[in-house]
Amino acid sequence: MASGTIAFESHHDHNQCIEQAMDEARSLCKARNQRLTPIRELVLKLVWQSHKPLGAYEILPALAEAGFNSAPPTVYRALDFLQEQGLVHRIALLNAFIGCPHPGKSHHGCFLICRHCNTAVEADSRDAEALISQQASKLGFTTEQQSIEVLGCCPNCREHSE
Amino acid sequence: MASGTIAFESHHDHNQCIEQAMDEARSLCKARNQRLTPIRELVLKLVWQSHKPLGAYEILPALAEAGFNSAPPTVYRALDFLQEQGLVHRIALLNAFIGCPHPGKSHHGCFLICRHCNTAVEADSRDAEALISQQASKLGFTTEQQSIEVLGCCPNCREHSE
DNA sequence: AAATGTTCCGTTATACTATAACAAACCAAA
DNA sequence: TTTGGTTTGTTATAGTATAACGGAACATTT
Repeated sequence: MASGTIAFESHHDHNQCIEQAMDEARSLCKARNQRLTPIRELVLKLVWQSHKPLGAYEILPALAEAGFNSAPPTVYRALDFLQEQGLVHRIALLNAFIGCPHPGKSHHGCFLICRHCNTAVEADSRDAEALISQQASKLGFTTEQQSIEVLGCCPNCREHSE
Repeated sequence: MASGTIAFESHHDHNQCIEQAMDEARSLCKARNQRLTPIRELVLKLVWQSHKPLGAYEILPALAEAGFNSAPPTVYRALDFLQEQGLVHRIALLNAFIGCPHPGKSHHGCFLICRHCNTAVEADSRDAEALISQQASKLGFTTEQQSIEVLGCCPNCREHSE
């Protein structure tokens, strides 16, 4: 569950996180022959700049500032693309989007969402997902995609409330 | 995982399901000193009459037919109440609501949602949830609530597509 | 370089989901 | 029967997401 450890550390160098994520995205898209256009790249960067999941409409003003058209379809198209490429995930409980810390690798991630600071962290959930798929198949149900989202209290907020 | 077995059986007596659920709801509310008003009762019945998760706006016309006011707040209030009482669950991936087959008991349920027929079934996920809570606590995260939703193909649809 | 087909973007409109706020009706208990 | 709390009616609006269509940009072939 190593992927989750970084984001709960409040003092890490997040700019480096972002740069690394952007580099990874660029090389992934190149390898797949997919076009990471300026809009898509900007949207990805904006999503990454926030540890908190970002709503689509929170992204629009920044697009406008950067001189792009900023109607909803623009940002939703970019987000759709980024999701298809596994670079961004949608958190259904929040109607919001967050960068994927390990795109490329097949991701079995769940989201740990803090109710107090809204931080969300992706954690590995391979074992739990396997368990669920297995249980589902006993009912004759074939699993194609899982969404595991956990609400609770992150270590930083717990500390500060004590 | 017995709770899941019924709904994937296409030929069960669903009227009986509904009646049982309504009886259970009535006695639960009575025991808790909560008021299962006509509107709330009707909304619960409507949700139960569908094996497919029902959107709030799909419920409104039926409320109107029954002579009630049918503005959105009416149905959302009823759904809020029913959720608080554990009689109904919201499925975040679908923005839709479905009756809980075992209210009262502490529910650790995940939803198996068929992409083809939209049927959704609540299945026990106690073990998976325990696993996730445990993993989360290793990151210092305290779990308060989990949402596990699975997309896939139900046994009926699988059969018909072969 | 021109033609062609495809992908991406701009734009307008609209659908879908959910809540705020306040007044009126209802109910239960003193 | 007054009082206080809960539920409902009503209007308005906030928030989330997509349809549809034309035009621009790009890649590929000729």
